Amino acid sequence: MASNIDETKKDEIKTIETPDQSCPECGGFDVVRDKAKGEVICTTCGLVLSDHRIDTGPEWRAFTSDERNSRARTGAPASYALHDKGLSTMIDWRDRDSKGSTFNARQRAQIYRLRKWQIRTRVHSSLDRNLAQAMTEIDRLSSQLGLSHGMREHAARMYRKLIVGRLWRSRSIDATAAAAVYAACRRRGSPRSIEEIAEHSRESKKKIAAHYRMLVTKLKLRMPISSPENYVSRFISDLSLPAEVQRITMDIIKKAKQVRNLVSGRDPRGIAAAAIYIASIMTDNRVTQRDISRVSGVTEVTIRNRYKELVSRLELTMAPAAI
DNA sequence: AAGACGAAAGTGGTTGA
DNA sequence: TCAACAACTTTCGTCTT
Repeated sequence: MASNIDETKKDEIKTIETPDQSCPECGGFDVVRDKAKGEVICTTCGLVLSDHRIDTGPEWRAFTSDERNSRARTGAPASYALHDKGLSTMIDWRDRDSKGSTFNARQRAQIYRLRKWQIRTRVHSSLDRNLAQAMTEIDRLSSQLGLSHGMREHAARMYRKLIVGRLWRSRSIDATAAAAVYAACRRRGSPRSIEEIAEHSRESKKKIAAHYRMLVTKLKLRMPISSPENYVSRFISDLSLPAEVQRITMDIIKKAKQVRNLVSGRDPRGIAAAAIYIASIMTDNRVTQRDISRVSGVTEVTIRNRYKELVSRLELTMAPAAI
């Protein structure tokens, strides 16, 4: 089967894995997992099957808790997304030793003291309290945005670096967590806009943006400028457009980037939206500006402006027959 | 009637003095 | 800190399909 996916896309999916499934849309078997973005994509029709389908659960099944206990070979994996990386030791509350016999009075008193101090030290340093709260927030945001596990870990790692490195004092935990999530998305080339993140956060878009800027400075990150291409596959799939449209959209964006002052300084979502609009007309898969506006989060007016610029500066012919 | 178009006024962020 | 500025939004009337 001839693959419709273009060359640049092929390069991106070097980390291909072939999940054991066919595409429910077109029935094709060219379903690949783009590990970097955590997306599973059908390369025939462009359908994004799922944004977050990494299953970290056990490969076995258990029907009773006894069965579960006997089959589990490890505890939970160490994770940056837990405040103590999931590695803390717990002192059991039962006053029994490993053989199950009860302690004498002296041992009981000792265990009581140990337990007390363990609890006091565990989540009690301000640093740990901060991390505990932040990790919960990062986790909450990520699951609401449908981000992959890798994305959460990435956000968590950046947050941890800020806090542990003492680069970050007395700032909003929620806003910083949101900023870390935003940064993780951008660094992994699967951008969500700040608006999307702010929608699920308690903090305002403005505050998240400010925290994001500080985060970038403090961690001395080199941020890839979010480029229109990164939004295309998501928008195309939200609009249920065929892969053909995606290919042409990418071509248009590629050409547009070579023209001065056409892409830079503009909202990449607007460029992506306009390019999709043009491609949809060229291939006779027309969608309305309103629909594109809805999935892309920019207004129809902006789509119109970008689209007029693109058509005139790139000298595109819009008739469907032209392709 | 829905969609596309465009003018005009308003908004929020960036930049440079 | 403030004004100038570009990009973008909101709103609304008009044209096209």
